[in-house]
Amino acid sequence: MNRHTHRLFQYIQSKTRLDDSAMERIGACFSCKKLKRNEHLLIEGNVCRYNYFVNHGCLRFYSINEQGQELIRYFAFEGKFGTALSSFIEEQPATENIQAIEKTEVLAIARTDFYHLVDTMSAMNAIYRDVLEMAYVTSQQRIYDFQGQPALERLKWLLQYQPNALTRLPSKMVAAYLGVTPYTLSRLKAEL
Amino acid sequence: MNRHTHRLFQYIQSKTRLDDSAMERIGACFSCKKLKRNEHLLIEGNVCRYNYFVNHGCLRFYSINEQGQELIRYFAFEGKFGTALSSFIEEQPATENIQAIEKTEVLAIARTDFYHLVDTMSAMNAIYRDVLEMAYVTSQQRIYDFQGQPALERLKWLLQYQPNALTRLPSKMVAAYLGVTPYTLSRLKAEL
DNA sequence: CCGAATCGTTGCCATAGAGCAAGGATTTTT
DNA sequence: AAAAATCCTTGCTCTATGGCAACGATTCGG
Repeated sequence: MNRHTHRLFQYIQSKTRLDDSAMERIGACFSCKKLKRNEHLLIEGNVCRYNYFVNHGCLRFYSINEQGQELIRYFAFEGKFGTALSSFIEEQPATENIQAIEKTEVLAIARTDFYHLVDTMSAMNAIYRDVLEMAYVTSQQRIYDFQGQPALERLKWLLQYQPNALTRLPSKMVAAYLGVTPYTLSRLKAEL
Repeated sequence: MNRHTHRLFQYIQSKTRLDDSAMERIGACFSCKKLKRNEHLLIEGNVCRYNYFVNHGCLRFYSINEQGQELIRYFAFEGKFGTALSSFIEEQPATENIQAIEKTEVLAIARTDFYHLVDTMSAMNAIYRDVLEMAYVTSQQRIYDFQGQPALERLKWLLQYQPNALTRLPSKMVAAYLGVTPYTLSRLKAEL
């Protein structure tokens, strides 16, 4: 029995209507996992076998480039899904890491269960399609919004679209997300 | 009757197996459209009603920011799909433009037909899912690859992953894709 | 609750890239 | 083929951002 699916069910109900037995069936596929601050869910080189739904807390998805720089592509706050998608899909070693920034609780669903739900429940199929479409659109929009914009503009963008980020996250992570050094970010914040 | 679906069928066969009648049914949904160099398929502010498959030639997907700068997020060469996805999905005015860079031929499928195929043919459902997953992964990878990289590194990245781009496209468009000015790109090419 | 570690800020200097202007090359139009 | 338009290159200058060092503030672990 799993008493942690409240927020997940809410998420699903917001996208579609499902009866209790269907919800039951979905809920049964997820297991709850608690993470301490800074604990890793995935380390580069391992296969990412789960898709995660954040109950509370926050995950960051980051990689380290050849210069040793940490780059963050995505923060998953509560109510969001996240996984190292290419690794999850192809069952290949991941090239990125997933880490809890705060004390975090996630619901995890294994790859097989996930695709089984998507392939057998049309509501889940629709939800997954929707999630992918939105994720892609958001991602392309971020490319437009960041391209050729000076760092101050990117910071304002973040302030507008993810105000959470600036209050809840350590500055160095915001910097790694914006693609500036912590020095520069610090100076820019003074200009706001 | 439509004799322009060769490359599209090839694309579909490479992802799944379908019998002739299914292919027929798919092909019937697409209409062929020829474009002159520089001709627009979509202008910002209009709803993007089609998903496009490029038979030959090349499309660019671009927007213009507040500073009047052109930003390119995607080049669709032959054998690729492309659309202004958020506009296509939600039937809202697009915030980007689609333009043929060379003389180009595309196959267009209307929104209703497209989602009808996706919802009624499981093979098309799987293909669309696959396309979205790949598109998202590629997009996130591009974010990682560009973030905090100097312009010369981004140019090398393009050279490696889309060598077409540098040979077939005018420099100013490569610059708009890389997020540098044409001046800078010109100087960087000298350093290669 | 204290010492150690990490993090954020700021002065200073170094560097990458922007932007203007002008000249040459290439392409398009007539 | 000539004229017009566009595009690419390059010198010069200027600005935004990077990077080091030092210091103060905050957080963490015992």
